[in-house]
Amino acid sequence: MSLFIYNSLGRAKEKFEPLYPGIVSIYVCGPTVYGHAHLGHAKSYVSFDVVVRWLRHKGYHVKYVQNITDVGHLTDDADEGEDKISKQARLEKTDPMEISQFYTRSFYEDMDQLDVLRANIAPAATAHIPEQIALVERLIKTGNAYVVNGNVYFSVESFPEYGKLSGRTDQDALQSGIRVEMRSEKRHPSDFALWKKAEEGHLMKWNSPWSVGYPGWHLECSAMSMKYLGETIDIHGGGMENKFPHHDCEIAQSEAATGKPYVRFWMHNNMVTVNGIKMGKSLKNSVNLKDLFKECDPQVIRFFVLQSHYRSQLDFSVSAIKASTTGLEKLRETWRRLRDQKIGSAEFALEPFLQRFTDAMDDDFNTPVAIAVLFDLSKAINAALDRSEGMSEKSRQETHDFLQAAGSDILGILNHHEESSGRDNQLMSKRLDGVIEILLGLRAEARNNKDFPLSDKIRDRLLAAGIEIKDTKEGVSWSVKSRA
RNA sequence: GGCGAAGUGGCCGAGUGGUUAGGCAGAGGUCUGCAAAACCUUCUACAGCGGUUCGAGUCCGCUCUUCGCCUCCA
Repeated sequence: MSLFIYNSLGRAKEKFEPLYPGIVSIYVCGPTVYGHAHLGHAKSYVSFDVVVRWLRHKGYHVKYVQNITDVGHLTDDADEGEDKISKQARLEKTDPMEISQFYTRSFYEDMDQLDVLRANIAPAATAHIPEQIALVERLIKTGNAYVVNGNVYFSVESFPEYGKLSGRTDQDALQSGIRVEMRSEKRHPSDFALWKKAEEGHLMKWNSPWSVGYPGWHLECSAMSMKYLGETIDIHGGGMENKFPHHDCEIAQSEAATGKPYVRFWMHNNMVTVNGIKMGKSLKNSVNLKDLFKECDPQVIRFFVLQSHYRSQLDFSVSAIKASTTGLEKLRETWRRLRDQKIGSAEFALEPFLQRFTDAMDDDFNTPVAIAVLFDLSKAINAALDRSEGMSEKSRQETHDFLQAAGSDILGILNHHEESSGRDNQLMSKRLDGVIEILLGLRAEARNNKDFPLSDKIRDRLLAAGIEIKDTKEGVSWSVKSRA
């Protein structure tokens, strides 16, 4: 079966074929680095991480670009207001460069926790000012942009398809009666800034043919996408709230400049809500990832995100996270059990699960269904292992490999954090093994003597220390409990 | 007002015409010294009203409600 992707541009699922066979170019709008990442970032970047992982799994060579916005994103999209980075610098009494560096590092720390793989290229807007200026020059030349008082604006009337992504195509109708339009130097109220002249005291500014100033927010994505991926790319991803105006502006300025389609597949992920209300900075209900990670395992957050579809809203609550924690632990248990199990004789029919998993992922990255398949598989594996015939070595290996591929490599929800590598860790874990063996030996003695209060005490205290003991038919097993 | 999405069982969350989604929680059972884990069985659904159809959470219309964008936001 082939991969189908929901294309926001046609509002339908379309069969995906890359422009150049075997190679996929994908650009995802990155964060504006003026604050710590929140759960919304987690949903977005985990979702696209899985998109990239699945494409790679299918054998494509994926070139993944995700920008860092460190200039030009104003606190108001009507081309007024303050630069977000500058504002934060003012609030923190430091300079913009330190702000963007600090929060970029913070962003990657959190993404690493979530096992979000780094993009191949992570270009910063401030490092691509010449490219952005060149694009503006090109747009002036094609007659799509004009200069007023050192500012450069894109003329939406010069690009009749403006608004085709969001469905806002009648600019005059949109403008009439919304707000009292202040006298503006723009030719049309919907025109957007490509280059802004820096005001007195503005720190982030560069020389340009028009003024000492800075680029408009929408410009960076077009310039960097074209630079690293070409004038037409396969996939452009981002949050739904950026459809308009951000992505419509990108389309306008890119296609006006090149005369070619800018993006073949637009993918938009939905929002995170808290108690049914959108999470937003202004609402002061955003869930900071660093705070969240203190309370729960980042991998649970990843699992929680993937349990809903990327185009659905995801409602955050403590009880939902708790349910995910327990659910994920179930999969981990099977995963561990499969690894430690003694070899039996029965064959296991893996194929149907593999097929269902593939179908789910090929159907617009339906991770909730893919995860449901893993739960069904988990149940089947446990049932098989409970039987006296057990599972043959070949079957055990096959199922193990599949869980490794599906759960670990693709979804990234069954990882190997428990068996952290590194010499020190290995040494420590060897010592831990030894210590626990001693305790288990003492407990076994107690149980032989029917001294159950003592054996239960050992078990309870180990559990309190994060080590869980289970008495199985195969003997006593133990595992390191993840954080709740 | 314009553009768009959605209303599924106690909670989360899939499902675009006909067979059990799945997870969590609940109930009963098997196993166990007891637990834990696992397995088996099981109870709660498709906002409302019409329509199309042999048959509709699933298509159409209307009503109600919620959410997103149009202002910062992944």
